Amino acid sequence: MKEQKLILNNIDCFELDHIFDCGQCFRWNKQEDNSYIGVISSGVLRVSKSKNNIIFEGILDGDINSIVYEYFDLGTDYNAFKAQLSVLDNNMKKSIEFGRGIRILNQDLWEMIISFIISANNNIPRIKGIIERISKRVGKRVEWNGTEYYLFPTVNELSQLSIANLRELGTGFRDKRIFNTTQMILNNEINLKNLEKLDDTEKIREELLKLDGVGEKVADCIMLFALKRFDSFPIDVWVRRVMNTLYIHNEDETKVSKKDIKETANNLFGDIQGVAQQYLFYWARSNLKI
DNA sequence: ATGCAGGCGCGCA
DNA sequence: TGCGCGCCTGCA
Repeated sequence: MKEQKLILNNIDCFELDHIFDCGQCFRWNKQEDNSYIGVISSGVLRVSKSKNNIIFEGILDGDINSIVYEYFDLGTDYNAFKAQLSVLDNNMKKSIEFGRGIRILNQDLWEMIISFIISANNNIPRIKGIIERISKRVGKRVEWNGTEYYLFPTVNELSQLSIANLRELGTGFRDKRIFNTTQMILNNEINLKNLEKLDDTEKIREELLKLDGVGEKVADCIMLFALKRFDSFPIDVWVRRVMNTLYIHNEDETKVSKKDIKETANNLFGDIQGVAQQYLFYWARSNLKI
């Protein structure tokens, strides 16, 4: 690992708050100077903005140029997505304006699998705490600017923890799910390298659903945030809320089925419904608070 | 203080 | 296949 720095200018659609607070990541923390520091699979990274410049600096394994390009999805034209979605209706247009700087990060598959198993029936601060404690317990330690950070553990590292260990770290009833899934991947019952090569989204979903603790919603999150499947549409309470409020208009929100939501999303947003989901989720979390 | 939070797995029709 | 229910835990 080595210290590196990169400054990019005139990057479209790149707002730190939007990117890091639209529900896709758990290991980025806002600093007092409004920059963000995050632990990613290749190391520790700080991102800050000043005028038209975006400054990336950190201690990384690999070349910062390619890491940043990949991780922040810089090869994708989000203006094209916005143009395609904003003509649909004014609600979508409003959501896009609100979350105009959103980008879908390209995060590590293994980390996303475990992180979203932890997310089940849980809240964000607690999810972040659990991931942090797990990483501190068995992840690789990295020191940068006098502060200690811990990488998300590898499959081997996480397999050192027993179900009881996981429970001690606050995972609750998810302890067995994390343990079982780690074993399945460790034993190559599910091969993550092969999974990354598959191009059929439904085949990937089928494989992911074999993992303990991975249901429809978690599978959708994994595919969207680690495998760039923009045609997946994770439905959580906020997405259900916003989809009903804006499009379905059922008097009893709890009666809106996932199938209805999926069909509505598919008809409206097609193969970029995952991108639409991010704009809607981010907008809903700030504007539909109860 | 009960309910709730980015669901899942189970049992039952 | 489609439902209802219980579940660790911390926080308001």
